[in-house]
Amino acid sequence: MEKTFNPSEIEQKLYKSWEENGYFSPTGEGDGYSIAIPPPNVTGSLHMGHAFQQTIMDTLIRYQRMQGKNTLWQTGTDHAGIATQMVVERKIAAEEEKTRHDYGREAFIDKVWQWKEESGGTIGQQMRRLGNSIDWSRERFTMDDGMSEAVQEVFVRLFEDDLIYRGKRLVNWDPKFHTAISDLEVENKDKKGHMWHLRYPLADGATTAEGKDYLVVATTRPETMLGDTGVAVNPEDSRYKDLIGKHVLLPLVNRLIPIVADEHADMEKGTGCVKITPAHDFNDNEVGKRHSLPMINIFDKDAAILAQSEVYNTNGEPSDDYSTDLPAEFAGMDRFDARKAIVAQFDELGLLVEVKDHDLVAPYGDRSGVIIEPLLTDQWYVRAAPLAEPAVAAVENGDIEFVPKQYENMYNAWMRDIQDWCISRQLWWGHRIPAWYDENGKVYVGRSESEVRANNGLADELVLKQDDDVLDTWFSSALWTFSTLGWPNSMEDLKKFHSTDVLVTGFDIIFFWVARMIMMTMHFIKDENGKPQVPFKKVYVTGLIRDENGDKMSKSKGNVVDPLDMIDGISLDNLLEKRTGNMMQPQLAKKITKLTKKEYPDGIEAHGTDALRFTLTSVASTGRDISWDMKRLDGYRNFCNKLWNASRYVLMNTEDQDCGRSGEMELSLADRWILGQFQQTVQKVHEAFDTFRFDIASQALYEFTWNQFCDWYLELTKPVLFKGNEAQQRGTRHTLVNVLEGLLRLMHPIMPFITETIWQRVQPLSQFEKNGDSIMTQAFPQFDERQCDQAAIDDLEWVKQFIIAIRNIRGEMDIAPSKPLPVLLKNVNDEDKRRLADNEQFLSALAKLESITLLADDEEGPASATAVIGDLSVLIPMAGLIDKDAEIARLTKAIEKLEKDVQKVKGKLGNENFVGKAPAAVIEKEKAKLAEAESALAKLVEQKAQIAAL
RNA sequence: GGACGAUUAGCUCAGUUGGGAGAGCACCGCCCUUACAAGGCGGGGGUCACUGGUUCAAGCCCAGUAUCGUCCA
Repeated sequence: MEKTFNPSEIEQKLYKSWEENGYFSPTGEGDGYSIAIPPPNVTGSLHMGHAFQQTIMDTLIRYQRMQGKNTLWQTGTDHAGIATQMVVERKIAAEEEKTRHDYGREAFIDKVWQWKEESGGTIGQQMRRLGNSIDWSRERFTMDDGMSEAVQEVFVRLFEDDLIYRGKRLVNWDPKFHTAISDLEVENKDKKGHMWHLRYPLADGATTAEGKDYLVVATTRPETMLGDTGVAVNPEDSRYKDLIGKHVLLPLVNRLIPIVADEHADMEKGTGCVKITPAHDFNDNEVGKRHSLPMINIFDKDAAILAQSEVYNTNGEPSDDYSTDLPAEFAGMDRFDARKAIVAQFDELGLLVEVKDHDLVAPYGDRSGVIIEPLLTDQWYVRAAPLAEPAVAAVENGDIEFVPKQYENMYNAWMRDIQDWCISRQLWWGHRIPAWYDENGKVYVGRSESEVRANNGLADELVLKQDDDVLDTWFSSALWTFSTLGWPNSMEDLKKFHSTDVLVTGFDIIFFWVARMIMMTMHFIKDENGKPQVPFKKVYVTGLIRDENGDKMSKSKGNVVDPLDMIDGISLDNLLEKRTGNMMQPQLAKKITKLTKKEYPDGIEAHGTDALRFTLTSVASTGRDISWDMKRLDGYRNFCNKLWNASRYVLMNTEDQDCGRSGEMELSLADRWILGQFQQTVQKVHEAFDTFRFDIASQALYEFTWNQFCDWYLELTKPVLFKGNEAQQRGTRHTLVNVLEGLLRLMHPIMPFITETIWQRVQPLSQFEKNGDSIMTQAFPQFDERQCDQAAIDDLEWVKQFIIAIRNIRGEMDIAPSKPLPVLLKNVNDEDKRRLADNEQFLSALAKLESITLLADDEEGPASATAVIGDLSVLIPMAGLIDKDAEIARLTKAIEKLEKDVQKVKGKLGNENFVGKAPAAVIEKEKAKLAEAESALAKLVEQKAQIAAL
């Protein structure tokens, strides 16, 4: 073996052989255990969140596979409507200077498919680098034929069940992408803006209580006044009470609009008068409905002012309540230019009262980055409330369990006042809505045009036109767990692997995806008793990985770290190129360059996949945010190297030697001890995996490997291997090999590559029979209480304390580790004597002792540095080695510490209340503590006096 | 404004029916000891945000305050 672990040499080769050998596919034996991956966006590339969640999924899958389960990790990608369409549009713009309209719908979709074939596999290749044991043969894409069929089937059935409807409603319109988006895709951001106070003249000579012939409305969006159809005042507001039912004459358009009484108008805010624009504001829309105000749409699809407005009644039907005329000078103006122009006109007319600075919250499209415009359009909706009911119940009754539990609150809160889900998108790339219209606009829904014709008795010559819109990508993602398993055509896999066992995901998509999956799955998938099936039994919600400053990683901030760069390493230059090349906002490049140079002056070193995975599991605690810490990754790379070298040591001492497969074998105290420690680690890891505490599992593995196995056990094997007899050596070799072999299996789910590599060489030396040629297919270690030898643990604990005591004196007194020391012992009881006799070799070797001498009880002994272990005093003669003052200082420090302890415990035991009310066990513990501290204290005090007297 | 979460060592974080404050990294000292300098051995370092309460006992339970964060309006 090489002296240093080199991950790049082993990883890709191993993965390839695993995949080729079909180890990732279900074995067909054992109980089913399945996980459906949250399908990454097909345009996406691997980011830290993926790496994090997928490492956890793979750890679970590998663990369960080794436990004998019939495991399936189902993967795939989603078609990401807007994102993919955008990618291809940019591509044809850059390469051919064409728009999608130059291509036309069908040709453009072909182009997208072509792109998908060429580039859609990127993330899959990246996922392989993580070591994910995914059954690639079952990889799915949400636009696949089978999945499209599922989508269509679901749409039709929901429509038939009256759970899908079409309506003209206010939606979040993205003026850049020309599509509706769901409220979840809207990001509300704080923004500095203005509040304009505008004067609206009262009609018919009416006046306010103060005798004014106008009202002043306050608005943050003056340009929408062109669509005003009312002014609201609070019904309790004495200033305006008498005006309710009267009218104002809307400036610029000379529209007569009513003054209505509505709670929405806040007396405390602004002037107390609010303009009502039902077609361009969600709140106003509600007000409009309450008072039957018409809706006037003034924007086109770019959110520019129309030449002629569109007037609808409250039900969304065209209406002639008002003229459609708008002032010609604004026609075609963008909304923000129109704002300036309209405010200027108000100013000119003397109707602008004042402009105030105002903090407001503006809605932005999370992909386009532009301000979302509420717009009246025809859209398809899923009626969410009836679907939500069983979905809420499933979580309530425990059929679905969130881990950590607190996320159930988040889920419930959202489900309680769930809004209908707008599922239509004005895009080309996606599942076309299976609805057809006749010439009168009557809508027919069906699986195909011919089915529609047949079901509705429509003549062949009747012209039908399919809806142009496609479905929200999340609509197909919501069917993920069952559509990937063959629904609606094949039920075989569904029976084996559905419900899936656990969903691993971030809390940020609980609403987008988790909730919707639960609703859809429970509506469509029933078990043999007709009981709705849940998509997954558990939802393990991970935290979000942030950068080292706690900021969310994002491309525009330039703080994204590619997991592959942590695995392979990257130079500063390449990292800069990656972060600043091909940017949406090139003006940020300078800032990002500076930040990157500061954070990674030498780029990023290679760490290997196992180190990355171990880091990820070790930060997977219950918190909501995880600040990424490159130092931790370094630490776990070192850990890999440590494991590598420990294995080297084991192999150097066992390969080509008798490791106890035959012949007499004697186990040392250290052997018996490490076997017990290993069993306890096995138990901890099981428990941690079963409760999704991957941090605890990692911690247990790290602690055992480094602090027990390497620091103590390997050192303790040296005296045996160098000086022991045949049987002893055989026993120790046997233990070395078998503990390491078990440890590798125990670690394998988290660190697949390094464990496989070492295991291939260690396994043949072990006592166990192989099950197949890979560590992947071996049995996971099971806790075996028979190997826990408490006496061995106690004895070795004593040995450790003895050695540490000597090392401590050595360290504090600056005595070279190479200098052998004579040791004198006082107050040696029978147990100490036994332990000494049994372990003299260990003590001498690890503490580097020259001699061990027992003093008689009445023997004074020379001036010495002292340590205390229970009743035993360990003395190292100072002569020529130890400075008097230094030893006095050391003792003083130790004495002070003990005195503090004694004081504290005495106080407790002196408290009647404590003695009277605390459990007996606690009191006993305190008493023992006191006795021990007092005894040690007395010995050290005596020792100090003796030295001081010299 | 509402809801939730966080606040523990210089940094990043654990801390499970309330019972001796922990880890990794960083820091200080010694050491190329035949697995490993990506290492070994030893060491220092915390008013557990603050205030009050419950309790024999509070990092942990309760109430409030402050700061930060996320989501919603």
